[in-house]
Amino acid sequence: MLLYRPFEHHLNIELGKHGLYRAEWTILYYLANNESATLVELAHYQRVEKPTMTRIIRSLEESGFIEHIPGKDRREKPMKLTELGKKVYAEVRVTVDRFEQDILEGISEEQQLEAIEVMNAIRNQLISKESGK
Amino acid sequence: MLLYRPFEHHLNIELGKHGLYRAEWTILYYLANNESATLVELAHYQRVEKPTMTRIIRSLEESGFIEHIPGKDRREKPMKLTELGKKVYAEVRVTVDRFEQDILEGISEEQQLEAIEVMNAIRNQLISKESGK
DNA sequence: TATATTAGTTAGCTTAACTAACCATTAACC
DNA sequence: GGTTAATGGTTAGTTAAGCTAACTAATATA
Repeated sequence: MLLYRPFEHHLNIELGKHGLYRAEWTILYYLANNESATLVELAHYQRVEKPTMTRIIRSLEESGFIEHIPGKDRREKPMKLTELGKKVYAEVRVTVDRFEQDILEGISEEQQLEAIEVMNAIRNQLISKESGK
Repeated sequence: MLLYRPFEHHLNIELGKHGLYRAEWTILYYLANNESATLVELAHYQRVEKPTMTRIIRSLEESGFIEHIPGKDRREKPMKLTELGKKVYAEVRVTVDRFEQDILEGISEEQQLEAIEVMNAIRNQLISKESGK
């Protein structure tokens, strides 16, 4: 908690240089690694409700970073990165990589991996708590 | 980031049972461990701006959980827990402790401590980045 | 075929942050 | 010692990012 506030603050500053919000960046990230995804899939990934994702997607669409491709199921709205989206992602990636490298300075890779493992374990615990209700 | 969302969500549910918000809980926590603190001190601790803290404090004051004690410097407004505040803190503490124990199940103490250490290191890096500008 | 489920949207609300501009009080400087 | 700086706090107004409730359109199921 004490970590998250300054972390988000700095990340937002980095992203702000590219005119992006944190919530948008996360979606670009997902689509850069998954080719295409529907709104529900993205909402589930981010653990937010559908209306929240509707808004994020609309904003990214208006910026021309993502577009929807037609699918079989006409209810669904699968989204993918546009060429512009891919370009911007790559650019921001550089900034974010440098930022991450910066804040992880002096922490051994081993320690990093272990910390990530712990966090994943907690996350899974939290999520299973949710569905187990 | 992927951890924080579900974590905050669940913590908010736990706190909601006591009619508290996360931001308020953090201040109760600080005052339970520090006797008294001014608005600026609390804002610095939480890494938020003064107006944000003004609002949180007002809400806690209206709930009767904290009160301000007069100090020498008449600009300052040192706050401390009321008897009610202490009581509520102790109660919520129990819920939050159980919650934490729950999500840390199956993670060795050693791993927990190391993860905390890593997070503190990152936090310090972030904060020093701030002041070093 | 009628009903239930799923995908997504709209409308309206809330929390928790921010900046800019301000007042009161104390500290610092010639 | 009086003017100017800095510090502590508040008010007003804005924003991002989430939520629920209620809805439409399309597909699945009984």
